[in-house]
Amino acid sequence: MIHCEKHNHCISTAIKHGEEICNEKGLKFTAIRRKVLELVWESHKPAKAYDILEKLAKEDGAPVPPTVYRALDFLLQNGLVHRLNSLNAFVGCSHPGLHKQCYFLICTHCEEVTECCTNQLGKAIGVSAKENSFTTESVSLEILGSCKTCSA
Amino acid sequence: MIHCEKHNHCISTAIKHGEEICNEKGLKFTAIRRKVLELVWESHKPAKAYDILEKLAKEDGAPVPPTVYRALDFLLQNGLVHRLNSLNAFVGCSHPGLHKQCYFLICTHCEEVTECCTNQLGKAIGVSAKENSFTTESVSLEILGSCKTCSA
DNA sequence: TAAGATATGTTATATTATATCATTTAAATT
DNA sequence: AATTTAAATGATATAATATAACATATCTTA
Repeated sequence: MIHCEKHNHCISTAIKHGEEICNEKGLKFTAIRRKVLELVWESHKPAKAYDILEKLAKEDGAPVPPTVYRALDFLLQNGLVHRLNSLNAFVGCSHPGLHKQCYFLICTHCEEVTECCTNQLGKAIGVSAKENSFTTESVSLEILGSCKTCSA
Repeated sequence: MIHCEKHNHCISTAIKHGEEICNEKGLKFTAIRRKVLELVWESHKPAKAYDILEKLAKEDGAPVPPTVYRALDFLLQNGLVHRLNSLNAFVGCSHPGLHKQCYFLICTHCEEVTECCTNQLGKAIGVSAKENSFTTESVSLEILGSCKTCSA
């Protein structure tokens, strides 16, 4: 399990990051975008687009898929959330703006996701790509298994 | 682009691998499974399930999604194909049975996919997981970018 | 041959995601 | 402030991907 004393703090930090990044880039951190970011950050587990849609529906009127996907796309574009391809789901970015590449430890038992970024791994990937004369544009690395708590 | 002199050779090798692996494991390499494997191997580009379905339809009667997905699941289970999570697509495995972990260089221009496996990278991932007390069950690593030909 | 297991057929539906066009809101310009 | 423009959202429809559930057939082996 992710060790966060007060999860409210995770959420408020994420929102603050959202505000900062949008300010820096002159983008609008609209109500919908903010709300979707909050919902993604409800937990450290991957959030599915249609689950977000349902939660949104309980507060706002009758949102439709494009509403959620647009907000998620915006958040993805600006590094505030990540998409987990192996799960078709989204997690909040733990430290937006700070890294180029990161990867994910996804616990298949408690479902919690840990975001990691090591230079080592990034380098190893770079070397390997180079050996194949391949120019890397983006990397998707997802590790499924058991987290510390769940494998203990 | 993948350098294969005669692509027929890739296909026939893949089918031979299918036969061998099924023999070893006492599994049935049925007509559908064989056909789907051939279709996945039509090229070195990722094959989409519904494209396979269409091609299948031109030969057989009126196949339906479960037919294709069952065959793909079987081939996945037995290491004959891989799923590319970032594309919702499938590629043939270049050397079934020979590796535990592999990763993919996916060219976003010509769409061709190169399957790689380096111990180095596998080790780096292992180390990183260990640092997080994480027990790895499976790894999905997909690198999007430009292959040699396309970036030249 | 009968029983059990595996594979396939069939229908329906669940899940994930996007295209398109209309409308509204915000920002920039005059 | 009014006008223009761009960005965001609303709304409807549909595309793309995948699985559930149950019936039937085929293959194994007791």
